Amino acid sequence: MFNRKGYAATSLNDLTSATGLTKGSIYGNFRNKDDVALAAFEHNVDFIINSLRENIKQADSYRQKLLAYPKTFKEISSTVLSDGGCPILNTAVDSSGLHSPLQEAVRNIINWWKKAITNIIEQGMKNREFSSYIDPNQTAMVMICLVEGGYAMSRATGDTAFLESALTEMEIIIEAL
Amino acid sequence: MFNRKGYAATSLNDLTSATGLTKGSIYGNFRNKDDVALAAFEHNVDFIINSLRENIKQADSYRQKLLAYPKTFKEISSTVLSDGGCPILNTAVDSSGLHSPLQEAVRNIINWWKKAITNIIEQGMKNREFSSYIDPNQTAMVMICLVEGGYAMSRATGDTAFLESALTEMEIIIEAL
Amino acid sequence: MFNRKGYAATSLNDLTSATGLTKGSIYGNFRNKDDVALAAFEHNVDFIINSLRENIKQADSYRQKLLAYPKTFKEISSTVLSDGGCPILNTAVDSSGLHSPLQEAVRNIINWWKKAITNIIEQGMKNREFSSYIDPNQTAMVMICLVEGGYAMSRATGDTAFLESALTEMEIIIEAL
Amino acid sequence: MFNRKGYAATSLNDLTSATGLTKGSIYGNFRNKDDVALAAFEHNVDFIINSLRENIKQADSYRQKLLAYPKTFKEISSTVLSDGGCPILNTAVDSSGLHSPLQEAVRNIINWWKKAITNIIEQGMKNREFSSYIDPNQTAMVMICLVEGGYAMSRATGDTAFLESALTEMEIIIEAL
DNA sequence: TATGAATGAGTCTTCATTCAT
DNA sequence: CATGAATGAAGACTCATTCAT
Repeated sequence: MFNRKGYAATSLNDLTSATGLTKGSIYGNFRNKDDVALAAFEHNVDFIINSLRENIKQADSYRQKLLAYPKTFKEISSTVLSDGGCPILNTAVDSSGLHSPLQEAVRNIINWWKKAITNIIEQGMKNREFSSYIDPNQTAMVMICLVEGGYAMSRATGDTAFLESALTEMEIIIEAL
Repeated sequence: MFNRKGYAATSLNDLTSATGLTKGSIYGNFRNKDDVALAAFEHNVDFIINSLRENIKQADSYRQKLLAYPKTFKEISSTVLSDGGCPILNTAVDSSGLHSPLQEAVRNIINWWKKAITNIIEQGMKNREFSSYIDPNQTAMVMICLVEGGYAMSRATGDTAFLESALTEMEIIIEAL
Repeated sequence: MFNRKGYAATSLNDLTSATGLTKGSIYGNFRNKDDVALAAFEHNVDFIINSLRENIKQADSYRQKLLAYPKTFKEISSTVLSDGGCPILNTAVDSSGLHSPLQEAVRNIINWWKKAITNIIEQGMKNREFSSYIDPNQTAMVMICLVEGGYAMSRATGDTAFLESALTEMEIIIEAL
Repeated sequence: MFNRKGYAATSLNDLTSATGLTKGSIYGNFRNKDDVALAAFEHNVDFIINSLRENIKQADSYRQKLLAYPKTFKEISSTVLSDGGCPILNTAVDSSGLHSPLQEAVRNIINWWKKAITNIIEQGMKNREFSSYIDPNQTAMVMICLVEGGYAMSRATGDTAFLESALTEMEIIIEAL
């Protein structure tokens, strides 16, 4: 609900009628709407992270680990798009400029994600799998921008080609490392 | 206001106190909140389009025309970021799934933009300035995803490096065409 | 407009778009909405009174003068019903309990009308055209209640039979005087 | 409130200050103003119907059953008039031309009422209590027009004589059946 | 712990009326 | 005289949150 409509546009009534819960029971388990949104965000992010983790685990080289990213995003794209788009992107836009715990959570996820990709690249460089002329940090940021930009544009236009093109570009970049 | 806080989170009171106008005068000039948001969106998009147009006009090759994109986005990045981020991205996320005129406008802008880039690339190919092995449509989409992803991530994290990396990647892609 | 929708439900915008006049020009000619409603009421009542007067004038006996009432109301019924119903009845209900000049005007019309009928009956009695056992005042009131009740019920149900039955009863009563 | 001032002229603030309820609690129990007005109308009509039913029950002939009508309306007239007049008449005028559920309810009540009177007359005719030259439907409509016209005119003028005359006429008609 | 009616501040929108042009 | 943009109070309705049961 939050992912589809955004924080402000999602009312407690939306939540009760979507979940079948009563207002009382929601407020018995969460301090306020903010906390519910935070939990929803974390739940949504967990789905993506778990999908990624599984594919990364199965990779047997650092290049394969990086390729797990576009692979995963292709696999989950239709699910994610029909559930309102990428929760990281959505929440980033929705909460930006608010100084809420939600924004803090988004910031943390993005930085953690960037770090995760950077680490893989650095290890791949140490291992001589990748060229030594690369800037790992910058490459990580480009990869993230491509996915998120792809989700945003595909969600907005209803045309999955944006995301597909972005993910293909991502693969090209990874192959060229 | 709409760009900073989003449609639902922006109240008429926000608008009156930000503009000094009265509610009555707003409703004398716009049919409803939707119409105000639409006008604001178009105003914001015009700023970007005009900035782009000026740089494109001065370009004397198709490659230079394409390079006008990252050039422009670098020039206006600090203004755009401090004004709430890219209005196209923000409004895309904010209005997605709403079937509002706003969503329609966003969709139109994105498709028009994609077409504009595609056209430049196609003309550059005809002119033998670019390789003939390129998919102009796909390249256009990658460029758009990079900018928008960059704006989203930089706005969310407060770290302009995301946008800068995305724009640098864009330049690399254009140089390699 | 006032007759169809009632005073409170008729807005100045309704009036401007129905008449093509501007708000300014309405307020240049009337002090306020009340005054417009009053003028509209008087205009509507004039139509009924003029219709009545013409038929009464042509009558050559007091019984014929009385019969001019049901005759007239039958003639104008379809016009009146499609224009929102009897303005006297409508305004009476709409303004009752308001202490407005409008209510005063309604009260005056009804009493003047009662008097007019009473006078005819009294003259008919003096003239030995009617029985001397009649209460002219009471008969006048019954006649008025029948018409107005008829208009109200026919307008509400969309069934003209109510008004027709009431007017037929009125004729029976007059014939029996 | 609705009966006294009419639907459009009665504001939610009128209702809150008259009842002591808050807006929130009204909207917790009714979907919208329409629904409140409908409930109020039904409540008001119930009072009249219950008053009628009691008197009709005690009648031991069909003529007595019919006479229960003017009897009841005389009994409740001062209450009804000081509460804003007959709710059926008021709501009929107020809602006519609106296509609201309220208008539908009024229409139903009037037709149901006409049917109820018609039935009594028809049974009285079968039972040889009434003449066989009567048109039951038409008589029912005349009776209804008389009461409602009476209430309208008495309420508008502040003169109960209108209603009294109408009810007396009703009795004369019933006695003559 | 769960309920759901109640709260009252807040939402968007329309109102009758005014006044500089 | 006519205009129509501006006013700000009031309109109906929804909100996140609370609390007695």
